[in-house]
Amino acid sequence: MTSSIRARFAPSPTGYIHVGSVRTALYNYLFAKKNKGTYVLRVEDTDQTRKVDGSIENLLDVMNKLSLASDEGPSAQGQTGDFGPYYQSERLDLYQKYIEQMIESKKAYRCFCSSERLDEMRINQTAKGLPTRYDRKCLSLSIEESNSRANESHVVRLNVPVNETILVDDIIRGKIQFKSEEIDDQVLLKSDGFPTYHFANVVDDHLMKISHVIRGEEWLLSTAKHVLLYQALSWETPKFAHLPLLLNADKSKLSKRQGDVAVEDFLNAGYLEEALINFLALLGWHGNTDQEIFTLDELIEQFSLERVSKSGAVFDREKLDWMNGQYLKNIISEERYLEVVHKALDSSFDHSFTKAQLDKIFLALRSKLDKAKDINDHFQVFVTPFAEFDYSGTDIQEVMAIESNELLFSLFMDEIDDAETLDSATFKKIMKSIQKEHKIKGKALFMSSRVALTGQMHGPDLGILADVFTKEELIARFDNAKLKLP
RNA sequence: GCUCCCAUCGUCUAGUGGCCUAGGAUGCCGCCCUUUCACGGCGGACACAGGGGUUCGAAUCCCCUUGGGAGUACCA
Repeated sequence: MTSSIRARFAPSPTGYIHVGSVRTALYNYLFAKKNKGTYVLRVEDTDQTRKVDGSIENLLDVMNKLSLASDEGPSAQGQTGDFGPYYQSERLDLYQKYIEQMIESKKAYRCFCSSERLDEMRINQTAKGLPTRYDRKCLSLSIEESNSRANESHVVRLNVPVNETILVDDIIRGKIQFKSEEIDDQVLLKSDGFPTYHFANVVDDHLMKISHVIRGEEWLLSTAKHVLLYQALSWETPKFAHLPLLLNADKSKLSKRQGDVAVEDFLNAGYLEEALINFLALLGWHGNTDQEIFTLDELIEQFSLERVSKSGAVFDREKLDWMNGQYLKNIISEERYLEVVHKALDSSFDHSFTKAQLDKIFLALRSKLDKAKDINDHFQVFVTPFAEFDYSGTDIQEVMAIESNELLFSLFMDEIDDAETLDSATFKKIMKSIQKEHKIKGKALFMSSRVALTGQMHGPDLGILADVFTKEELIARFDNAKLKLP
């Protein structure tokens, strides 16, 4: 942390954490780390009505899990950093101070209009096809009147200058111009004494010496207001970078209605933190090679805002699954894999396997999983009693109709019974010998035994069954299959 | 409606005037491996929204059209 680069992630504590927020946090984090700067976390809790208890704890917890802990701001150990407090609700006096300064310099003014009047005004404007904007009624109030009514309920609005062009210079999008006529006199201070996002955000970014504001594209339009605010307070504007939106499959802004959007949901569904990060990093950013699998350190190393794309990115769950699968089966260690899968196994399964047996089963199933929770589908075959096997499927019927089955199953039963110990190696040996001595081979050997033992056409290598089931159980299964023969 | 942003395979994207008969990944299809499935390997189909310019030359620059998105609160 030696450079003056300071980026921030500024969520509001309204409950769950949207994956889009995580992407924004990630880019801020990567940018700060890449430039040896500081990554700040600030809580934008200026809307008292939307506050949800426990959101901050949850946020901190999730960010920690994702390895995106901040350098400054709230943490499990309290607030750290020299620019606190990092909760906007604890900075009210600061906002008050600058609001007064702005009223005094006429850059802002008190507005006493009722919300009823405002609503009515808007309805009329919409009816006439006009843009909905405040009509500036209270701007004409004299200083004296405004001051004398200061204890009445009111808001404070930005006095947008007339006939000016506001220039927003965005790192990702270039220069964007706005005419001041098109900008509404934004409320800066609400009647409950809390600042709006726009005001608090500008004051804090300045006071916290934020050098780069990296946030979602939904803020691009209001950036004009922010620039006006910086000018009104004679502050230098930070650099802006507006990130492309994360989209639903239908290209609308990624929302809850069309599937999970909370990181917690993905984590609970058995997605790995590093896979999620990797996937999110690639939604809107691309390095200058074809590399697709990145560690966090590699992302830091290669990240740059210049390589962030402009257009929105559809959150493609199929590719997420693929990427998570890459991590699950090829990238993470065996220990980590086992740990994750054990945790994902549904506790409602009724089984008596030992930890070591479960480990074996999970390892045998590893190549089949895209996410940890998938284990529950594949584990089913290990807990379904043979009495419940369903041989009615056409494919299975076909296999069951193979002539050599009766002999095959009897041979298996005898051989297994004769075996001293039973494990995958002996099971394989038994198969080999049957193949050799009785010329039962191919489908007639492998598929028949598979169907007899699992009631399924597909599944893991059969050897694993010999590893985790008793001789009696396997014999019983062959016996059962024999009875079900057509 | 108004303002602003965006536009390469279904999706994520490479491409910054000649290297592009447009590359990678995912998904889909096929083959191989495997006497199952999966993994893995190999191969295939699939895109520069349209129209005008500029230029010797345009996916790349400009304009228009079309399409998509976002914002338009005393929410962030």
